[in-house]
Amino acid sequence: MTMATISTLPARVRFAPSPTGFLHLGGLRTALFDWLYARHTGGQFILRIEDTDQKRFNPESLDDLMRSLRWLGLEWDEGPDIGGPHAPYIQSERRAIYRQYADWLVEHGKAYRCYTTEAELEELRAAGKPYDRRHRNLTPEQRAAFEAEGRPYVIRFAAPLTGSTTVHDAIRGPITVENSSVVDPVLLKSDGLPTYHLAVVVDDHLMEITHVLRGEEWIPSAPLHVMIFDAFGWSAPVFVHLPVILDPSGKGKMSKRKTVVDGREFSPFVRDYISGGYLPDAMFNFLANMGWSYDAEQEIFTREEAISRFDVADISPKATALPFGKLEWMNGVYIRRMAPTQFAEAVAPYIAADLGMSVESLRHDRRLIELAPLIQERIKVLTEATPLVDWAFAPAEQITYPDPTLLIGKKLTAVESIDVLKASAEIVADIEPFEVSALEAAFRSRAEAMQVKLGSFLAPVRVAITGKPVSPPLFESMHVLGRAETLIRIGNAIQALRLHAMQTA
RNA sequence: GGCCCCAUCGUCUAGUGGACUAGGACUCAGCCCUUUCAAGGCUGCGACAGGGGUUCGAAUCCCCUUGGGGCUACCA
Repeated sequence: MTMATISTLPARVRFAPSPTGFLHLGGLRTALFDWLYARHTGGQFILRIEDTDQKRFNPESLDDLMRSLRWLGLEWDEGPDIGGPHAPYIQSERRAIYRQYADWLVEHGKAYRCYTTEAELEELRAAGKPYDRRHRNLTPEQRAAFEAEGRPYVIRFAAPLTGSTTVHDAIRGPITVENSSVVDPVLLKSDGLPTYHLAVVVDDHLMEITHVLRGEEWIPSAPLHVMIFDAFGWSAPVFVHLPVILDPSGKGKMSKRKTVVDGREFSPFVRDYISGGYLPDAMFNFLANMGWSYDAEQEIFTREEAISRFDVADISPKATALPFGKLEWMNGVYIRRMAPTQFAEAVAPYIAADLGMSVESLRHDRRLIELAPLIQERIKVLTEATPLVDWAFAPAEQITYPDPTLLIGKKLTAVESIDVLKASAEIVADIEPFEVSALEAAFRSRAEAMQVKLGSFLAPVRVAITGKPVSPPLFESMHVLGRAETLIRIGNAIQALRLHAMQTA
């Protein structure tokens, strides 16, 4: 590696999802940018779980999240499972910390206990009004009365009533809002857990986070976070609000359900791409192009190249719709670039699952080893492999010809096609050695002798041995099957075509 | 409604005042190659939302309009 001119200090960047469901592509993109920036600066990538909403907690999601991140190759330096200098990294295990900091704010007049009931708040909402700061300036007597009553309370932030606050966003520049628009948000809920606002500020400070990359839906509350940092007397990290990912069909945020593009369904969840035959390298490359670009003329690049050039300042502020068609294309590019043996290893599980075979036996199966390189440039996702090779794993009886007309070559009659199949059988029976090049030479000269174009000559044979009009290269396919099996299938096809000719005559 | 963000081909993007007759990629169409399907090669279609400024000069800077998006919870 050459010495890059890195003027940036090592950054501490965290990915802080809340475990409420399966990780989606937007979250993965955020994690990727976090990781990229941490690696670019030689800093740390930290995973922190923001589970302060016990109602929305989904126990499956933590595992899904870590699996997804690791699948993409985003290893974290500190996190819930591996610990670190600022453990724990799960917010529900840090509640005492938040309580302590919330109390500190109350003691210093920067926050206050609010006893407003759910019903009172509902009244305000119904009238279309925000919270009216009614308990901001309670007298000691009023407060004592509420306490004596045993009323539950929340702790609200006493936001400045005048002036304005400016947030410096690394990709958008300064964003200023009037302080009066921030109406004393809740910092600590009545269940004793903090809201996002308190937890994020306390943890980002305690964990020495230098750069906060998060979705742009956080822009409106960013000024509040700056105010809270100020109230504690802490300096705020650099804020980088990533553009949202739009739904490709229609508009708005990408939906939580499947979305249909060009008649095909695409899921927003990472897990579906893991099981759907996508390669982590391709997904990595694809996502890296969403809102950031490596180079004006080059969009296929390695992880190392991305790390060397990635900078938060170069991220685009524009919301983007994921071009799923491009994801498929890129996955195909990565599939084609794999070493043949590596590709065979990668497709084996998918084919084995579809065919009900054991992955281990398939991995060492001569048929797969021979077929894999032939289908490598023909599929865009690993799940497309099976229909291209299943015929090789089925016995001849299972290769039926429900539509016998497929056995008729272009510009040929049924009878002529039968002649072609008979000639083919002769070649297959006699050829020595039974190898691809010998087969090809023999078929070519026989086609020429019979004055049939090679394409037309081969079509009936292709359908005869694979049962399909589309297949991997024919001579190789015959070789995979072997002489005997090939002859049986051609024989069966001749029978089927004869029957068809008789019925239509 | 209020506050905030955004605006280049259908989509992802390059572009930070002159190198722009606006470049690349996906998709689509055509041609070539070819044993089917792919892959590959070549060509083509296709954009600076509109209007005002600033400037010798604007896709690039400012303003307005329009359009899109986000937030507006004791959710994150």
